[in-house]
Amino acid sequence: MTLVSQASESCADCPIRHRAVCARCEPEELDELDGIKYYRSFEAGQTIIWSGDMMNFVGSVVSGVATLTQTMEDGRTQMVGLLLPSDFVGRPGREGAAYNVVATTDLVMCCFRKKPFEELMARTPHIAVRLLEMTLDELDAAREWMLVLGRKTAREKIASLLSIIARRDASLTSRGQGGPMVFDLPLTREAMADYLGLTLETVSRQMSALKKDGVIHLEGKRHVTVPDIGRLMEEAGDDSDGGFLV
Amino acid sequence: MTLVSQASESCADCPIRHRAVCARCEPEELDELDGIKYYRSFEAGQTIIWSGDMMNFVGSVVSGVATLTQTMEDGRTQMVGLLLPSDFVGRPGREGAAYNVVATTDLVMCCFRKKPFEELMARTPHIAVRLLEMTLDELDAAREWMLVLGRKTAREKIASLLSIIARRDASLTSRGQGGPMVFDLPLTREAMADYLGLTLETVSRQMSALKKDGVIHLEGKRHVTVPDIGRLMEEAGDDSDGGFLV
DNA sequence: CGGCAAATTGAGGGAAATCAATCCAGGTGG
DNA sequence: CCACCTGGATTGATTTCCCTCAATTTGCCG
Repeated sequence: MTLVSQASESCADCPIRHRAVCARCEPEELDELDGIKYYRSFEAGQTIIWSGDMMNFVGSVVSGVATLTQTMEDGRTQMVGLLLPSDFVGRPGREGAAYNVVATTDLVMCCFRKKPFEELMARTPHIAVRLLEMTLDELDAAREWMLVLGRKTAREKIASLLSIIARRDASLTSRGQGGPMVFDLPLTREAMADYLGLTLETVSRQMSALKKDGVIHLEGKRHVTVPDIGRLMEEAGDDSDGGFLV
Repeated sequence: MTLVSQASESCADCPIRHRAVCARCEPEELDELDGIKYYRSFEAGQTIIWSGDMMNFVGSVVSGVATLTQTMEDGRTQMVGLLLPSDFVGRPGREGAAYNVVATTDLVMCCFRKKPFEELMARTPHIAVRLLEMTLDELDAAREWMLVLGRKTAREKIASLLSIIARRDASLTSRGQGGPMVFDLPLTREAMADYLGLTLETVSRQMSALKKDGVIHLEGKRHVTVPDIGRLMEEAGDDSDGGFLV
């Protein structure tokens, strides 16, 4: 069920104002965006966009988590992106959607009809430049993930995913680093498997193994505590103090 | 050995004029680019950029082939991109290089010093828009490759790589489709393995298997004939007549 | 002809997939 | 309140595909 809500929230109060595609906008540019934007809510599990569908809007994730997936005819599925708050959805200058976009939690999107957005983008370089910047970041993330998919073991893959989620979560809640990191997995075991190019059984086994070895603690199936992020990053095969800040 | 050559070739005669980052430029914009560009030649096997190095230039591949690779401390390497004529190298707005760039054939690049290029980009929206377009295409390619790495079998991986090279080669030489496709592999077996997340032995075995099954013909180690591209794409697990034009 | 790097082919082992049987938490209804 | 159901998750047994180690083979250049 798609709901239209929060019809007239101001951009100024927006939680993703400084990270989304509108981050670089001047006040008057923001007013323009404000005029053409609308909010849509999706429930957990709901498909936002079907691959191949006509795309008549683009937008930003305001809250919640969504996944980008590709599927072969025989059903094999690969997740190709994880969309978190402030991430951009849709591709200006292209008609059809290339991937399925599915909400994995309840989710709110800030949408723009594609045509007006493209026209606005042609007039306001701040949006195009910001979008280029975000696209380059996504490209880096995709390439990082190619290394994970192509060359890492199952255990390293799980550790890589956990460390990415842990660090991204920390950058949102911005708690002081050093102490244990605590977060909830936004994905089922099956979704994790689709992200990592594994089966859900292997995901489950490696989660249990990391737990047994004290690399992580689990409460229930989703609640994760990482006592030592450096240890987790070693397990991921990353240089633990390879200090480039994302 | 780095050679500076072709010092004053005109952009108007450039073989990649209509496909590279300058594709959208007006004549006067092109004049500006013409003023700050210079050519560099590299020999097969030569490293163009080391990961982590300071990048003081960006540019386009004019002729030849280069690879983008990522390496783990223990030596495992994953190719994350294949650079063909007209592809862009470097990331505006970032200091250090994220990947190794290696010429796999003799190669010529059209370079711009980074600072002047960035300034020019800020002034001329045609360059920024074109670069966004190219980056989005690369992102699509990277995500397509994630499916290959995460979910395809060794045989499907090889078939996928061959079909991509075959089609891209055909789009350059633009011969009529339907007949057999003939091309030279620009990669060693080891480079293919690094691209596909396999070992070079597995690459060799699967090449032999595809040859035995008549999907491809081989003359020497590099010269490939594809009698039926549809058959090859079936082997790749792609919808053989899934007709979206690249 | 010998020397060398790239490639092929073979034998054996191992990591992850597959097939299958529980387990568990949460929700429903008797 | 407890039995029952359901979907996600865990654990176990077996298989398979690909990796590893190792021996040739091929093509090329001096």
